[in-house]
Amino acid sequence: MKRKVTLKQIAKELDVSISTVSKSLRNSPEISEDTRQKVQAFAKLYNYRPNNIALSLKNRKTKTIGIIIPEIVHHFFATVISGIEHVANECGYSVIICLSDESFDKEVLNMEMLANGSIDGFIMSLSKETQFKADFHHITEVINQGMPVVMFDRVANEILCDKVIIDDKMAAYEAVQNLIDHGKKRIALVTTVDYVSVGKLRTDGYTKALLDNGLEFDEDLILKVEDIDTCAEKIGKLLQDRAIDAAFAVNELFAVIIIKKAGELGLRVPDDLSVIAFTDGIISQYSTPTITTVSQNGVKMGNKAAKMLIERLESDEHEEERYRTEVIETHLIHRDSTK
Amino acid sequence: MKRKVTLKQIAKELDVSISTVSKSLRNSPEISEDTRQKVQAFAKLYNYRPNNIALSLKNRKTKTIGIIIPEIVHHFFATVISGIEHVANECGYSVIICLSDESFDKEVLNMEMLANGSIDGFIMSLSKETQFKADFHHITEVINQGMPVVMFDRVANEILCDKVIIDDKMAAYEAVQNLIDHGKKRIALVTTVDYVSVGKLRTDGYTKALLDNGLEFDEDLILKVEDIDTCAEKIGKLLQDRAIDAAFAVNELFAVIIIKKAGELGLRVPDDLSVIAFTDGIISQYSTPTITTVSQNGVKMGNKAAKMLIERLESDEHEEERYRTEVIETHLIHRDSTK
DNA sequence: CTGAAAGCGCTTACAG
DNA sequence: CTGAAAGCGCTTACAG
Repeated sequence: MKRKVTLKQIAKELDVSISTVSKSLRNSPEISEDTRQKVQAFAKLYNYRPNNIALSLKNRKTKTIGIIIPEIVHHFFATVISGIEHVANECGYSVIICLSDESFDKEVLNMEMLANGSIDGFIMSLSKETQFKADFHHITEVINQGMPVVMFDRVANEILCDKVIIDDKMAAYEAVQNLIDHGKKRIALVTTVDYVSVGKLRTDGYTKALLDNGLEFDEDLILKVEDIDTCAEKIGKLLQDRAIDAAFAVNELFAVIIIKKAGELGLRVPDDLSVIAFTDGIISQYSTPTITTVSQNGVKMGNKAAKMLIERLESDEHEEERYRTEVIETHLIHRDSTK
Repeated sequence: MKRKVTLKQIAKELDVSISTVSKSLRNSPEISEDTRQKVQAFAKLYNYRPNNIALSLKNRKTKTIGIIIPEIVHHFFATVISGIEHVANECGYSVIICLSDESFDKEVLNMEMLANGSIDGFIMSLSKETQFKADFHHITEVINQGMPVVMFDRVANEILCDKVIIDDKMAAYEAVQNLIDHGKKRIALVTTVDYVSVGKLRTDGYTKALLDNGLEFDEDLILKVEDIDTCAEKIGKLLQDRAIDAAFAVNELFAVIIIKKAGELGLRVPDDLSVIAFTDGIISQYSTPTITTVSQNGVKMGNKAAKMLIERLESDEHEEERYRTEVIETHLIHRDSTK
């Protein structure tokens, strides 16, 4: 077992000072060609690599990005991470990931843990509980300490920082408009509870589309799912009671459950019932029928978020503090659940 | 903007030495009740937190685990990470994730990057390319430097380290045996190329099950998929030409494609064709029909891997160097793609 | 051209 | 009871 070699050891071995070794390895012109060669050869032989932690302490930057998301076993979030990771890696950054599990406390704990020097900046999406409590002190605190934060998807307007989002309301509007254009009149909405920011926005888009088209807005056609485990039953009731001809779901899981329930009730998709879902994921592509979705390009969101963060990290600290909100475009991907 | 406060600043402010501040905060009995109180109050007021990087350098341990996996947009891997993260967090560790993108070079680069002090140990699963090249020098090197490594799922026998796997061969055997028990005689296998360790093992299990049951082993019933994008066509041909009554797929993606293709060819699942897949993921649960799978509990694998790593990190370094291979149990989850 | 010193932020054995 | 010193592994302004 040959432990990693340090500058100190090389210096001792070569009988020069640590400074000389350090400078040689960094190709400082201060050092004679001769010593430089000697040191470099030795370092290579012993496979010397500078210790990241020491560098981080010295430079006061870690070259790592902290990511805090609600969960990782979730196609959209996995996709965003993948997008972040690629840009980060290209720029020489590592990525450290913490999961809040939709819990406020875990989110706070994780942020505090990472904020104590472990990372240079955050990329995050709020937990449900945080959105519910609307308590963002942990985030503003970090920002106040001068650590940049980029929020994506589930963001909060109250927080002043860079953001990457899609236009949830508009995208929902367009999806519903598409259903209306195809002659649908009774369009159900299966959404989340209102405190989830993106759920609320999508609900707004749905409502606006109905109103703009002079369609009746019927509260009874809206199902706000609180608990994913028991939603199948409620969706079944919705389909049964309400004589609907289309359904718009704010995520693909709701959509596939709608389709399953429709099947059980003898409704054919898309003939009797058209279905459009938000968030293009693996389920939409492989369910039967495949599901028409609003693409929400997680990779792009991740890329953008990483770029924004790194830009801020590498710009001259105190330049203009103007925060940007980047809107990633979406579009409808037509598949077999609509005609 | 109030920057993070350091011991030095507190010391200056309170006009005591840095040592005294440090000891006070750690409740050292060396320090008088009085100063201790004063320092602690002040620290609390300024919300002092020790700098992780400085601690890491001092303690020569980072309390973070490096994870290297082929990709993250993949239900199984996401699941494992989730399992690792939870145990890690409970034990006060963070988790830093790098993706190899199935590339040998990226895997090597990422390992080198993390091995230079950023982490205390690795949890990893090999990239396809690494398995193909069978070049593991980057891993043995890290191990030789005294950094513990735990491999999971795609492991290599050549590497001496802790491992977490399932019994791929046995699980495949049981799945195929189940098909045979239900009277299936011509069972197709859709698998990966042989260099993917788990693909090979599952293929072995399939083969053994056939032979043990005195069934004909027909090479033509085996499809080794190289490229996921073009496999649909080949699967179609397999279904068409071979008059098969069951199919065993080494992952759920292959399985759902089989089912889709079967549908196009007018074959009913499970009546005309039974399908079993490896790896229980989101697709299996929501495809139509739902898919019978071999559960491969990623969360459990992650938990176990994290526990093994942390145990090794926290045990007295040079205790017996006996490496363990932990086998996570699997079982068949019966759904609608089999009778 | 080389090296001693200071410093990044912390801890701890030791001296006083 | 308090503080100076050494050290974790590195870099760099400065002296020689």
